[in-house]
Amino acid sequence: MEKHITIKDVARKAKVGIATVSRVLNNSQRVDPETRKTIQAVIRQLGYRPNASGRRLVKKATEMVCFLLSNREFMNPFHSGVLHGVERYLSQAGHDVVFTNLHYAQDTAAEALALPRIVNHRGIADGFILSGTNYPNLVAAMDALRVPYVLFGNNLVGGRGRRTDAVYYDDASSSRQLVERLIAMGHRHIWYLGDLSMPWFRRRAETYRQAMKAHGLTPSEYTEPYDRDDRDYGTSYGTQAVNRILAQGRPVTAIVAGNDGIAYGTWRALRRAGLHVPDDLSLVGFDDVHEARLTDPELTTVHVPTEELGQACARMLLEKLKHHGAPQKPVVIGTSLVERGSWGPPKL
Amino acid sequence: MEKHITIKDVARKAKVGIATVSRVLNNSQRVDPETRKTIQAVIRQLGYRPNASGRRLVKKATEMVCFLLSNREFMNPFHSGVLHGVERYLSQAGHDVVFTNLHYAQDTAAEALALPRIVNHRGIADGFILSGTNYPNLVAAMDALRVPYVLFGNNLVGGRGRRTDAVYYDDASSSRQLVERLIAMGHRHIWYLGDLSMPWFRRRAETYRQAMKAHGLTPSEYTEPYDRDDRDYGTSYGTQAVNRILAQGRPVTAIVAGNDGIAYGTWRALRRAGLHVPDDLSLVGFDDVHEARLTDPELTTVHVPTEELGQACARMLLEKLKHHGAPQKPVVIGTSLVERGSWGPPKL
DNA sequence: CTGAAAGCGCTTACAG
DNA sequence: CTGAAAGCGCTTACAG
Repeated sequence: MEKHITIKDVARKAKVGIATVSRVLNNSQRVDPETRKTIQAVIRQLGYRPNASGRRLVKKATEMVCFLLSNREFMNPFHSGVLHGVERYLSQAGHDVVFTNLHYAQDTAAEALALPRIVNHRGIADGFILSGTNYPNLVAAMDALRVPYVLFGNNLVGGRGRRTDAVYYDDASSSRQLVERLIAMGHRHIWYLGDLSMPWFRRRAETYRQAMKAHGLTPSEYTEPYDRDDRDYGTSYGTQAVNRILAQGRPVTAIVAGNDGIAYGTWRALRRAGLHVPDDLSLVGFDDVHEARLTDPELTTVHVPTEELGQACARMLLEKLKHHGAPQKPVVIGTSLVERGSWGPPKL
Repeated sequence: MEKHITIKDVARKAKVGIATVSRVLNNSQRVDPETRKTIQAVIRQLGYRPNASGRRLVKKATEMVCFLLSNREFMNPFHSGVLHGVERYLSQAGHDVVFTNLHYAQDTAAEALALPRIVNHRGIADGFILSGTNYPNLVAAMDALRVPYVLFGNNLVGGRGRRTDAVYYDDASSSRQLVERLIAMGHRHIWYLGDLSMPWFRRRAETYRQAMKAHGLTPSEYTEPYDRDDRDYGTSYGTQAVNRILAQGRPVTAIVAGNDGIAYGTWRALRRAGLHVPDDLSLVGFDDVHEARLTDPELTTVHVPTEELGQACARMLLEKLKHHGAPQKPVVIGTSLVERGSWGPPKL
């Protein structure tokens, strides 16, 4: 590749000063229409790409935001929805979004974290949206570097209560509704399936327990650790859980799966065992992603408005950036129960 | 947020020149161990983040590569695998990967394309890997700007033959094998399901036709246009196709689905119709993604080594970058037939 | 081993 | 409307 073309080359060829070229590049101030046209032609002809570094050194903002997905092997449908919402909101606001994967151990000291250039260096992205599964050490590292960020609060491990600069969805009320509806239908043997080490599963389990106890019922839980490398979003976990429960011959008329992937695996294992949903067993999931529509009948689940979550994160980040990093009040997004065909009264 | 901390602040506080700070930042040359320690302490204490723009203005490389996914609503499992391979290879080579979504119309003139800053500006990413569904106008625009890129060739619409700077997977031989194995099993009424406007579906359809004709059989195809906004990766397309075929009462003993999503939808529709795979009908997919393992029995399909594809793209791009943008010879990655339970001899 | 200085490619008052 | 010049925050010969 030849020498790179700079603003000087454009200026020389257009017989103007570099300041004028810069002005047409930025549509700033008035430039003689004729001159503008000439310059634009030269830019096109030369295939000139302005060097972002030069510009960013002067203007402090890059108008680029980074969506930082942590500790996820693959983009899953849930975070994919959040990212989509972020992109929608930000592009409409004139910002570009860039997505980066990050893997780190929760027990690495904050100072020892190997962070990518985009967070370690100023001037690449203006701010960050932390998604995926996050731990306090990353948050501490970001704080120490004073990197502006907003996080998706439900996935922060070890956080208690609601913190600033975070967007949450309310999983408690819908989870509770799910269980209470099952109880109201007459179910007594309701199982919960989901690993307790992940905060979202833990909260759902707690809500389940409370609802059960409130009605004088005994909780039954399958909470073996979830395989962190599990690329199938819980499917095999659900299958394994059901097989275990059925093998033990424990009574069960309804299953509350920690997420839709687990529910899918559950449904498949039941079907193989010759059990029909919802005639023999009721089954509900959580998240309302792709998998919820793959079962037959489709899954009753809790719809989490991922796009809205993304939009809220983006809005909050822009607000934070506008106010020089001032802490933003937490935002909570509601969820809703989506009633489909996978539940019904228990078999007598 | 206060004034930003620069290298000067660090130098002042550490009582050294900025050149020395720069040296410890870059581990370059020898620096007195004591001085180094002091400077590192100050850097940490101040929470100093070097400004990437300053550095990039001097050093031409950013060591950041952009994975540009075009015209896809959501990250699908296929491209997610490719991205994963790209990340693996590049991180091991000391580069960071950043992912960007791009949506554009195929009929927009190359010059009129609204490109994100990351491609329009020099100095953000060193090079690009084009994935998703791509059209000639984007390629032309990248060429005009002399942006270094490598593309995932199978998804380039309208490209004929193999071009330089592209990585391909060989779908023809495995597709043919699939059909020929079905024929060898005794199948005569084999259907192909898949939209012809997408190049990968088209190539699979052609291979299918050739194989059928080579054995004196008449091809039967369902090729209604695929809904481009289809977020379910073909599931509903497959369901609809099968329902249509069954409603018409056309003879069918085996179905070759354009991808695993379509195969999943096909399987579901068959199951609902009371037909069992593979006893009543054989079913095969393509891609070997998540969906291939969700059916019961699991799908016989063609494994496309997405990770390898990603790695090959990354390797090629680095090579291209090293040689100042010199065109790289195309690379073709093999695919393999994955025999699982979804096929067998036709019912008599 | 270390510092002063030039220079990377831009933008933006400032002066005209 | 336009250009010369300063300056953004770095890195890297160069000289010591």
